[in-house]
Amino acid sequence: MSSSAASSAAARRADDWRRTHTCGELRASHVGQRVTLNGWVHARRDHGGIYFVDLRDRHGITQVVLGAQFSEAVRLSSEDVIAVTGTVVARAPANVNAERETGAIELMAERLELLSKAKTPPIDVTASDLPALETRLKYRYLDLRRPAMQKNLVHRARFISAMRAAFEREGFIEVETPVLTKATPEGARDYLVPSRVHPGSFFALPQSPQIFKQILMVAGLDRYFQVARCFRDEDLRADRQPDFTQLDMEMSFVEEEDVFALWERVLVATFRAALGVELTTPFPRLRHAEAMERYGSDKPDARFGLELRDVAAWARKSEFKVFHGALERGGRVLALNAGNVPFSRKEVEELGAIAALGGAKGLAWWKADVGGGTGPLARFAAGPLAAELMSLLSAQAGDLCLFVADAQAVARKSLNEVRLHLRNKLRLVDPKQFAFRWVTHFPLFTRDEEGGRWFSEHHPFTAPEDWSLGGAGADPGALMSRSYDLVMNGWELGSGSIRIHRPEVQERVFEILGIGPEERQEKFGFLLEALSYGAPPHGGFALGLDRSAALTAGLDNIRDVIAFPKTASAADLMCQAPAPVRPEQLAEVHIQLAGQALKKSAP
RNA sequence: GGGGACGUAGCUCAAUCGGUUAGAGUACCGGCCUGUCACGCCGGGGGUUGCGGGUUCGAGUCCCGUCGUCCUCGCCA
Repeated sequence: MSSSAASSAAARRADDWRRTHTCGELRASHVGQRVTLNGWVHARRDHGGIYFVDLRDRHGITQVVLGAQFSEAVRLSSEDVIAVTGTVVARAPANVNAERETGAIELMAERLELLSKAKTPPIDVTASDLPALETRLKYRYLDLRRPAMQKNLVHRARFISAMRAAFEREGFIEVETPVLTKATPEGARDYLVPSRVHPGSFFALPQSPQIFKQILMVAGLDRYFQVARCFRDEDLRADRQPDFTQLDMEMSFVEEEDVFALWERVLVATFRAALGVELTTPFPRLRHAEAMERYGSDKPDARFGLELRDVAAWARKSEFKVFHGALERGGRVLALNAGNVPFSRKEVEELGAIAALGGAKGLAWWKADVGGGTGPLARFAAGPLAAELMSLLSAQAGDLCLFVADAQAVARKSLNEVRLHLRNKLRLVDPKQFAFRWVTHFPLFTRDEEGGRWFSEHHPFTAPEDWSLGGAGADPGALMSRSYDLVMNGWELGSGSIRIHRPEVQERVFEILGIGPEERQEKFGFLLEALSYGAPPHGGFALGLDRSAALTAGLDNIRDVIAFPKTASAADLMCQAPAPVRPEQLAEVHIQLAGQALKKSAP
């Protein structure tokens, strides 16, 4: 914008307040030019007789110098919006600000116009320390003025833009799918929207465009993608918002390796364009069972070792009753070697509290040594047992080894917590390293805790490894799925699967899930019918863009890459959503409040 | 729904064991200052200690309830 505006500068009226340049672009090469800048008053320095203003816009900060003739300048306050016309001048060498890109020059003001007055802001845009998140969310427009937040949003935009370009190069067609759609029976809670035209009926907001994208494959679109907003009415976390964004895609006539290779090309291109980072492909693949066994997690941080080891065989030989008890109850004895860490007794005991997060009742520790070592486990590691345990855990003398004996799920989860805690405490990882892993071979179904009905581990449209589903009477729990996750540095970045394209297989899966013929017809009749008109084998994937943008920006909370995020109770503090509505509005959509809702609604 | 942490000036925080008129920095307002860039100096205003109740001679501080924020477990196909 600046070049064309500047070139027409000769034609400008003298009182034209509109900018000729941004606040980030003036350099020594502009010295002598008459320019106009628009922006916010970032900081002021009044020296009586001479007055400095740091003028800020998204592009940068330029120092404006106002002479004694600008008596009105002293009434400027932070965050006022002004227009300044003047001449770009070189600073004396002693006055150059090397910290700032525009620091070699300054704008000698000749004309000053106040475009908009600002009240004293509740957020100091210039400060390095942050106000409470509550304040930041309420005055989000001020929070977003902070250069750090603008950097985050620009980063997100570049990341998505690069990814979109990559998909277009790969021949993918961007298709929008409805936001007002139909409730799904499984998975997360749906956000519902009442229908005015159809009394008593409701739309649901999509948890993902899953069914639509499969139908686009049936329709022959071949390669679809979309930057898709998804909605799930579940409780929030630092990495979870109720409305979030995915790069959603689907492709026809493919198997797993085609999807992996495509995404590896897309991610290589995206990281190169948006971050200047060269990723190494192919990303290592990890079976779900192996991930759980080595890391105790299905989304491992593979940037460091400290892997879990099974020490059951050793435990049986030892005299430690706690270990024996766990094994007798069908549990596991798992361990990890933290290495030679200089932990105090107190620090070691703190690890027990970390392990408890995963449900472990205790965390046994042992400072390894062939002579028997030290710690609570030392007296059970006498003689040859010490050397044997050291060998099992690849331990050197002095290494701290940690043990959990419990049910498999508890032992894994607890040691995973310990492992991640050690990562942070010992700074074991490089935040700039991106360790991608494809996690494959998930079970197709899992059972609820009571051992009652089966649930899809991924979703009910996921293809089984064996199209026959093991035949009649087979154990659903033994079936393998063709779903996959992409994990990076301990975060699940996305997931996908090869889908079921045969209606009879889809029917059988619904049957196992306990979705009867009537419900099947009502909820998915259209999908089953679509599959019956010639469906190509297809599969796809969806990448969480909020998480991806946050991780690549080095942030651990996705709110910092979302312009208008919600609080932990799913509220928008700026616009005060959700909010009660007028009774007439409710009547229009055939809704009557009851119970608690009635008490809390507007008067 | 459960657990933990927090809520004091516009903002960030302090306030000993329950005890004088709740302080500081910053921001804001007024004054001074011609080379600052976290400018500096002088002065000033600013408080329902989230809200409600209780204990006490006395509550920012202790107790109960409630609202809000964050993290987390459950939950999130």
